[in-house]
Amino acid sequence: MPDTQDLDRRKAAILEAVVTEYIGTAQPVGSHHVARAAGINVSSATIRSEMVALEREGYLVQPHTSAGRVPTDKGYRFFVDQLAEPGVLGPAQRHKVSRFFEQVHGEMEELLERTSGLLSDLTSYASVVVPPSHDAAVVRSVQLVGLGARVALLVAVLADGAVEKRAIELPEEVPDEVLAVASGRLQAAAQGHPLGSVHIAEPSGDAAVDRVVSLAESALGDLAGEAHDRIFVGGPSRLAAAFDAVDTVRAVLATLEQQLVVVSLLRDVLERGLSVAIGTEHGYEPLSACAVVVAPVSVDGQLGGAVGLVGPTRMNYPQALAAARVVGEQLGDRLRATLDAGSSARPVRETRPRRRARGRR
Amino acid sequence: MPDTQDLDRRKAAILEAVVTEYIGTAQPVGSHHVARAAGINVSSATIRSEMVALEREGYLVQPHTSAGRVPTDKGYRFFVDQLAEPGVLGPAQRHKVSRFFEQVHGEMEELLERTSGLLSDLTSYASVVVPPSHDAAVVRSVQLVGLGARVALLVAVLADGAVEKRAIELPEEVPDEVLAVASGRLQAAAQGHPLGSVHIAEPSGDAAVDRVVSLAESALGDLAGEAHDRIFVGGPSRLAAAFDAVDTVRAVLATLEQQLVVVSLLRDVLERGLSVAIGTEHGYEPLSACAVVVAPVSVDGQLGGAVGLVGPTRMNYPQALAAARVVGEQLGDRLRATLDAGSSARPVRETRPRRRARGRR
DNA sequence: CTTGGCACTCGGTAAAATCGAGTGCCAGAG
DNA sequence: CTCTGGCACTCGATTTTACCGAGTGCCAAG
Repeated sequence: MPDTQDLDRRKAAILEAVVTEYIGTAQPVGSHHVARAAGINVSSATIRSEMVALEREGYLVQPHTSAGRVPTDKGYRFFVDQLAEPGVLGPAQRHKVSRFFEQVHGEMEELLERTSGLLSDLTSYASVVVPPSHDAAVVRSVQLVGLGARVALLVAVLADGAVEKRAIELPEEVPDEVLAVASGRLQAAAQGHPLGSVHIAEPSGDAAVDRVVSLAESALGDLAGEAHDRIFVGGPSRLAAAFDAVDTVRAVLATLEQQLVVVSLLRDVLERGLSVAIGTEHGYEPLSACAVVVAPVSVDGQLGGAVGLVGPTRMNYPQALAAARVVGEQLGDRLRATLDAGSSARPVRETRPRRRARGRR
Repeated sequence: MPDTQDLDRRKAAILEAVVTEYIGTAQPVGSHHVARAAGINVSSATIRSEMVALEREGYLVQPHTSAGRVPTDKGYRFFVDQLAEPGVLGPAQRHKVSRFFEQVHGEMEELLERTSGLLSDLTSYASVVVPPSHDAAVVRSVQLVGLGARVALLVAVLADGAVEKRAIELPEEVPDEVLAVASGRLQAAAQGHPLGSVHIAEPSGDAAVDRVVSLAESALGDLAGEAHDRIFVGGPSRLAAAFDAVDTVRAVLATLEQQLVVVSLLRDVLERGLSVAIGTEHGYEPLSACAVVVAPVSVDGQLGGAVGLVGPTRMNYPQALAAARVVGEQLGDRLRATLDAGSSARPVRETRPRRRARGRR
């Protein structure tokens, strides 16, 4: 157990015991239980006085006088930052993950959907997968398809298996022939280039075509810049199992339904350099009963996407962190592997570099 | 109030009163409350004896002696079939629907996603949208994109704004050039034809190409035959509000996560000619506390899709039925409107035919 | 057949009693 | 000064008891 900064060794050990026990039982933890815990060799009386201190410092609370202690958000935070063992997946879980990524193939949307299912399965918490932007993905094909009189659909197929589409509102009625020409010009300009760096060379001479092309070009830019327009939520029913107050369940589910909120939540957390947001740390009131574990999904160092887990604050942090990290990494690798497949020179597939990101906080 | 087949007028009126009251209050209904209800002009004593009969016949139950009565599934069923007023949407809701369908545009997936949100908003129940098959939709474009060494992605863009994709496992490594040729042949054979009736004319002479094409063709057939591969669930958090037992919530959510189950549930219900399945009528045990309201989404008479609502058995059936029907119809109309847009001759857009399907049961 | 009256039931709520895990404090030992 | 065992005390959870009243079934009179 490492020496810690704001808590002496014994207090830390006690805090750890309380958190561990509480995570397991969901019952307030009394001094006796702590005394019985491994690595604690003092009497319950001593522990009591230490607990008073821990409570004064904000790491623990009593639900009421003469009850055991429960960790506060601050308590969990200390646990996560200073105490928790790095956490590894069990062999069964590890196997599940590797088999999953061996076996899954091809299409992006399905990959992401199933990844979120995997993550939720591994941990029994609700999971969220936010795909990275397609900025660097090579365009295989772009086309415009007319829908209504003044609506066209822009469809881009990327080398990583993603198919992105966006409806474009046309300012005027555009004949199919014009769309076809515009589509061709787009295709010529985009194919083989990363989505983020598509530029149309020069005007065609036909004003109508050019208007459409420029609209489509900016839509393409949107596709590149924005995150994928969809997030993937896995196992929401796990939430119902994790909380017993039906109100809490409702509030959390309602929040997860708002994709934008979830995306910015994860982004915020990552930007603050955290991998866990506990209780109110993220500032989203309806999720104050939850902890959110986040791991980045980076493709070639370019971060963008994220995977997340949402559970009660008394979640199994080591396991959740391990699962999120592993799945995030693997997903990133997977996306990178297919990113530029199909560009003229197929790159050598190196044996996956196991960059073991082991840095706390 | 119509004369009924198995229940005399008065019993029916009493049953109706019980159901209505119970739907509103979720409390067992006593004879006094019924006596006070509109249209009932007998004393509570009379009602009591009638209720005994209704209970013997299985329309009502007492949670315990000396409590009021609660409708059974059979009771709800009678209510829905014989008693409930047709049910209309309020002007505000009606307005919401029409504004929604005016304003939404273009892309299929978003349309469906938002439709399920709409339905859930209108009713405060969880909603399900199962899109119809694309059988009749005209193909605008088909292509094959190479992903991994032996995986290709088949992408079809349909005139109705849908983009369907499917990964194809190739039996052997296929060079990009072959894929391109195959892609071209597919495109030539499919473009302008309904997805369901694409046939490749004749072999190309190149065996490798032909193998790929035939794989792709059968994949295309799958896309046409199967329902859309995704269903859209709206407002699952509403379920948490509708039930107070957290276990029930979990079970129902878990069921809704299994897309296949939901699809066949809706299909079963529709095939039996019902628009409501109450409690155990559908045979899916975890949903025995729920009622499921279903309305077909038919495009040009060709049925296929469905919209559904999932709520507690004590749901507001008239309103739910009305909402599901209207949204189902409108969605069908919308899909039909764009179905063949873009085929050589754009059809005249008739003012939407308000075929008012008013047939009970 | 209907109805008012009446005795009876029984779940839900409230008040009272009990239990026990857990606390804070303290005096004595190390 | 720290640790520990002992002890009185607290207070939520659980059980017990009491009570209320909505609601029932039955019946005799209209």
